[in-house]
Amino acid sequence: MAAARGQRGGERDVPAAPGATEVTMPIPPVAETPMQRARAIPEAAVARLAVYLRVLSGMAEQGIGTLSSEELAAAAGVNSAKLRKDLSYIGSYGTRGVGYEVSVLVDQIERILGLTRSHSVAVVGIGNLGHALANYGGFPSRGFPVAALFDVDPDLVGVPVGGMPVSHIDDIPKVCAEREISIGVIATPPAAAQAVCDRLVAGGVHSIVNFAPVVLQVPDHVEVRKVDLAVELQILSFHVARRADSMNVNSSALAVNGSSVDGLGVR
Amino acid sequence: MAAARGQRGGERDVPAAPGATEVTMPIPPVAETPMQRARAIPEAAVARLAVYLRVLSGMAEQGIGTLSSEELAAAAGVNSAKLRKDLSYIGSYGTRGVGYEVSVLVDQIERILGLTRSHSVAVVGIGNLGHALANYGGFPSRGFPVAALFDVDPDLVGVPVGGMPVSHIDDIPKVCAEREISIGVIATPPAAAQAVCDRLVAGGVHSIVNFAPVVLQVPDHVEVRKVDLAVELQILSFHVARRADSMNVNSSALAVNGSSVDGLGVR
DNA sequence: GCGACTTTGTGCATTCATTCACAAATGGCT
DNA sequence: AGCCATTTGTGAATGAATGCACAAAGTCGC
Repeated sequence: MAAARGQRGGERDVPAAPGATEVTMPIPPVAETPMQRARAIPEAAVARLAVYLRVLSGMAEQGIGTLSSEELAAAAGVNSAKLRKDLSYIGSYGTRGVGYEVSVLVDQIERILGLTRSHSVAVVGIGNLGHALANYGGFPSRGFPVAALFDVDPDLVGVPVGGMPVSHIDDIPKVCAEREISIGVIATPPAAAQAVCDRLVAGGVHSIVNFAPVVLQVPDHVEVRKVDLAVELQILSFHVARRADSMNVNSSALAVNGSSVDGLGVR
Repeated sequence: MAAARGQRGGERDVPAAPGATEVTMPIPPVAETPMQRARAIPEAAVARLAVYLRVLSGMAEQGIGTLSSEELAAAAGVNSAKLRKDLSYIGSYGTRGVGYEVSVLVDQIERILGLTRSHSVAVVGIGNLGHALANYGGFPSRGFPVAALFDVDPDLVGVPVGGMPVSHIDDIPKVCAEREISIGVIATPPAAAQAVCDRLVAGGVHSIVNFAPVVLQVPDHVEVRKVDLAVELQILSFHVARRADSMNVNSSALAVNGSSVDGLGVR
């Protein structure tokens, strides 16, 4: 999924550290885990909630006040049952026979995703991609202010990019701690990524988005999401190849059941 | 993330060829599909194979000739059982007691992913991100030559970027068809994405990577993979929030029960 | 050629995710 | 008030992905 997606798009593992809040109830009588942190929302659902949120924001701008699960699902490219289940994880905010109120859903999803408070972002590696990210107008929606930029190149240090001066990567730990960076974005060449990652972690960053094509090694309490163009292309390549193969096979009299080889909701 | 898969072939994962292993087929129901190669390989595994491939390439460059599933798994950030299962989908190329030969795995994974032939890529939207993509040295590994660039801006049309002149988006269908583009990369502002997507499809493109924060509507035979920074950030935000919440909640055993307005929990 | 040791490949149990399908609500109409 | 047409919310069924644990298959030393 990636993964997302998911990636799934991206694909993530490592649910989180074990210990901590896990109250392992050996013999749950009849009552379900009562005070336990209410149902964890499935990882896959969280990713989709972010998508619903964007679609809903667009709806709001168009002045749409209410919609049904069917409509929202179509706009988000998922089926309506899945959408309703996803929404049910965050509570029960619909009206039977009517649908959902856009503004209510927006508020609730924002609350669940923790978007009610802002998360400072640091971008490391101010090359082509880094530039693109630094200038990403107000950064994806608001709520994620770019509060630091880093690069190795001494000529870049001090130069403002998108209104923020670039610092040297050696200062990552110090600057991140000072500015309370909560998310680090790695946009460096692969060779530098792990070192940069280590410095971010040293600076107290617990969440990282990695654009560099390398597998980062991080301590358990740090969460990494990778965005990897090469992988995306190769996945597409795989499907192209498979499609071609199955056609050849088909032509050789092996009429496999089902007509089109393609699946459903490609979104 | 999740892209469509459709393949509904002969379920059972028959080892196929060698040693005619006991056919655990108690009931002789529907005819099996003796497909040559296309063994259904799980979507999630495909994504990881691409990662293994990259790690293996690195290994090869370092002169490593052989390694165990344990070693490769560690380098790829997955557990070894999963890695072995993933590899088993593409065949049986390891040697028990020894491990895998790097070059063999590289070849086999490339074959499965369809990397033995090249796939021409078109990048649409030559802004910051588009520039970054167009210059992405030889594009992710080889095998994905950038064969076309597009933008709306008349001032950009004709200008070479990364050695390739930019064409106008109105020419997408024509140019894509001519140059046999097989993968389209959308790096435009969200408002333009759907129109661009439609043109790509009109040009015969069946695979698309979408960097624009919109849900694309495409016909069934087109596969879209989305790369969405905003979603990634929001997923991280969710986990940060949840982490913080679970700490607070523990201290105050507040009823999660209630109607639906429980403060922190989720649900 | 034999036994000790290593590592693969996979059946099975488990967990996570998707989809179905229907009772429970709700608004509108008569 | 009562009925009808809608649409939600969710148990239960189905399907996909993960991880365990172990037999099978191989190497190495003697």
